[in-house]
Amino acid sequence: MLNLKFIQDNPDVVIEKLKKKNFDATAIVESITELYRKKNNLQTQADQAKAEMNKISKEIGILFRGGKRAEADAAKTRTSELKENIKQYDQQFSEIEGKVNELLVLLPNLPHESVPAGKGADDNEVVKSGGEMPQMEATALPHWELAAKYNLIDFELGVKLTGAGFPVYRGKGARLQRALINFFLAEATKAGYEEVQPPLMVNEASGFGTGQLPDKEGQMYHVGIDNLYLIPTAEVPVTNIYRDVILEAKDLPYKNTAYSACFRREAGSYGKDVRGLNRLHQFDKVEIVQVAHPDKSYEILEQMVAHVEGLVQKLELPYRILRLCGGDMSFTSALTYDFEVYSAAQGKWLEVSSVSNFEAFQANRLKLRFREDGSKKPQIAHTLNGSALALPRIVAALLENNQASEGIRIPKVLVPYTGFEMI
RNA sequence: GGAGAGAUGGCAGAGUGGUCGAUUGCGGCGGUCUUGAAAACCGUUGUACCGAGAGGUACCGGGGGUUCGAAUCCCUCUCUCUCCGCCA
Repeated sequence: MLNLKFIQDNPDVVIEKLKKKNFDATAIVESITELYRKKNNLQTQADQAKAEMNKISKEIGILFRGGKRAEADAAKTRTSELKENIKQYDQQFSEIEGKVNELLVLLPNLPHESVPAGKGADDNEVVKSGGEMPQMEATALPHWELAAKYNLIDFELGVKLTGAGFPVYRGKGARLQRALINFFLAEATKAGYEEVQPPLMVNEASGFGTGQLPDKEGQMYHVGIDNLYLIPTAEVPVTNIYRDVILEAKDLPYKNTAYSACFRREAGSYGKDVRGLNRLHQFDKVEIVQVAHPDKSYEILEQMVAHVEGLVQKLELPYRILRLCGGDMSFTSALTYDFEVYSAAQGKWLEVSSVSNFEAFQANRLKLRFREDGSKKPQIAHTLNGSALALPRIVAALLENNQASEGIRIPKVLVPYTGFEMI
């Protein structure tokens, strides 16, 4: 959520910057600025009326205690009109405030200056590539066939138990999952992130805080009987740790990492790139989250990108880093880097991480603030997060890229975690 | 699932209709004292909005009501805790 005062003071900046996200904010911004003015006028009037009312009430109290009942009763007659006015002011005020809030949540975050213009995935900017592209035999198998051949993942069994997109990992497949989770958590811990194990369901307030609600409601599984949502990413519970808190500037940044299962309905995305592990309803992910000082958040974003890059390098996967264009960025992000690894048998780049700076957008919703040393007024902090990493597509690339006639090779760095070198 | 209790400032915990935005203690910050620290003592210490400022308004879980006036009374919702039952 953008800052209301900022919109009021810089309506043109908001409209101009959002063009890069292919979002025409003109009508919304104009409505907001107009309502804002009305709101302030109403507040001034209401406050004045309330001040007078308070004064009279106090006087009546004093009269009563002094035993001057008649004078007190006389004073009461003046209050009924005031009371009616206050009621009307308050009613109009909350009506307008409600409208402003409805409009505010419609505005996406402003993109950072470095965000390239563009409509979609084709316009993303490749900022870096690394790793060696594997040479594949023509007989190379896609991961879903390898998974079946070595009995690593049973997609059909998942369909029986739950439905499409809920695979069952077994044997060395399950061990590989656990090894990756432990490896990613160990690396994050080494990098100074405190590990947390969050709930896998969140309430509405948390969903709103990080921006999933109200606009992406359809992407989350909803447990209606208790009105809870299955988390689409650990970002939601972990970032919400800091909802409604005021931190000390000297304690920034706060760094957390969490492993969690992630649940996504993926409504409307059937039929494309959904084979095997490419797109699932439930998957595992290790997430990193930071709460940062606004002056430091872009520096920290680069550090987080470097951390993720270290992971794909250690896994010996060919990768590239993209700076997302305005049209491909999420609603909440100011700047996003995506990581893709090359899955050789499919001949496809697969997104395995998304690292974003949300600046004050989430923090504003979360009321996540910090106080500068010696300063009285709290200010809004910045939040960032990134996948480090999402498992399924990493597994897909590992299986495909490392296949050989004698089996599938496990990257050296993972062997202490898997306990085996080959599948 | 059954029964009961409760929700007040960073925390603990008073306050049951009127100078209560809220006693007090702890914690935090500033100071006195000290070579330094501790102790002791003194002071200070919520957030948001409106306003150039002076200042004003709102907030005692959420919403509504009674009243000139509500943290305090009434209604309602949510949440938390305790005990019993069930159970990893």
